[in-house]
Amino acid sequence: MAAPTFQPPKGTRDFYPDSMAVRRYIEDIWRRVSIRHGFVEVDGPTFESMDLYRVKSGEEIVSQLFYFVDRAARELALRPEFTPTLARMVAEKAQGLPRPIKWFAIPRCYRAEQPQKGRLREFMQWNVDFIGDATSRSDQEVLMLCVDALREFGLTTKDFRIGWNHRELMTQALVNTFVKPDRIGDAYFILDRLGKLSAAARSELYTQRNCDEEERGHFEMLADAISQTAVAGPALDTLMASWPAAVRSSIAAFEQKISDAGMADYCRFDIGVVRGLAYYTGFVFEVMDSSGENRAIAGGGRYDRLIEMFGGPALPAVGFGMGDVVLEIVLRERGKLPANLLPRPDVFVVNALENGQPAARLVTDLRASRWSADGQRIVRPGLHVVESYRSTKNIGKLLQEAATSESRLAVILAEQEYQRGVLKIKNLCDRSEREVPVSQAVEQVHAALKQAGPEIRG
RNA sequence: GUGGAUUUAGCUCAGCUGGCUAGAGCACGAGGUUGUGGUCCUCGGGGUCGCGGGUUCGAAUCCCGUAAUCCACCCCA
Repeated sequence: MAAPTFQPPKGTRDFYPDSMAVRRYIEDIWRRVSIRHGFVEVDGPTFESMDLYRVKSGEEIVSQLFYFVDRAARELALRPEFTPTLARMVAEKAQGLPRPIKWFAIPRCYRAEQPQKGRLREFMQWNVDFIGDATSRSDQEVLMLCVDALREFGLTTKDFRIGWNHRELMTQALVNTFVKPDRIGDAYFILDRLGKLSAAARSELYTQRNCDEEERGHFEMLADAISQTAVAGPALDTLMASWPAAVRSSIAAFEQKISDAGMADYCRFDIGVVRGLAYYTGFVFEVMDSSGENRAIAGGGRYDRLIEMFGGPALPAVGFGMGDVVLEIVLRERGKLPANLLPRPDVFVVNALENGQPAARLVTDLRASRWSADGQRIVRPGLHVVESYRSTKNIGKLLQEAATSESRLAVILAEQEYQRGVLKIKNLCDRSEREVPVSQAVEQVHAALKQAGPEIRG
């Protein structure tokens, strides 16, 4: 009977060494930048009670979950996002947690959707949440963290743009101009799509949502202020002139905060940023790549009712999520992903001695860290050391292998020198080499590494 | 859930309208060189031609089904 062949399940990825290194690179930057901004890492279960996801989501979204029933008939689902877990965790411990709560997580998430560019069924999603501060200060902080991370990846104003809006202010503006309060949901539905549709498609959308002539006229004006044409700026100015003064000054105030934080070049007020679902209550934002070809790199905003929805106290919150799939595509397209992210060995031990013991001993010594006498700190770090698993003693062949491994140094153990109690340390970048006593090998290797090539391959 | 394209060696692909044991380049391994490198030369391992049916004397090639991938629609937390 022939063995069956297997493929990874639809929409999942295997992480071979190269792609695993890319994933680690991305996660390391997310983690490093989060910590730098004073956030601490959390995580939760990869699956939760189905009911947790029913709290704030519609049927459409629940139908996109990986759903299963355990042997005790409990309904469970793989997490499609981290926010419900986070809200549950905060709600449970809210009384005892120091505030504000600044948490981040890098969970693996699952959605049973049709895979396409930038969207898979299993992905990593960086989640950042700032809970317990109702002011725009936390909005600004969260936005700042997002920008800082994108810059850490090497992205610039040429590569991405952040559009921001404010649900509350936008509602006021719309209601004060033309939208009837009971039509606000429809208005957001339309606003969310205006920027992506042609005039004909917009017209069809208006019909579908039962817009009268007056509404159509207003929405067309909104559409002009969204599309990134020459008229967008003036159109937005004209539009805003009809908004309440309080709304305009609030927008100006936040614009000032963005400017104060040095983010003015990255962010712009954009009435087209609505962020789909209803739970956002104030500030919202979305990171788009400049080409406009990809889906959003990240998105988030304020959801002050969130913790209450999951049974906790009333706690204001703001946060965002960034997935690894779109980010990696953008980094690749922009040439911002280093070609080879695998760790580069410090030393390749070339053993041309018949007796394997000296080389084995050297490898062990180089890999071992040396600790202070009290064992409390590392005096000398252990090195990343590799060697050949081939039987040949041909130094040329072994050096070729050392070069292929992109090691920074080679240490050559060969009969002639070894008889004299020395070995050779070779710098694989400039090809220089020198003899050192075997007894000082470890110290000399550390010294040589200071002048050796870079630690990353690039 | 819907539509289009695709699937041949580890990778990138050839294989015309069906015809002898299925090919190339790169990569990998061994040797040429029992002491100094990414070049070169020789040799070598590797493929149920996505999978399952069907048509045919004969299928990688034609037909049907199915899975996956890519792209788009729906949706997008």
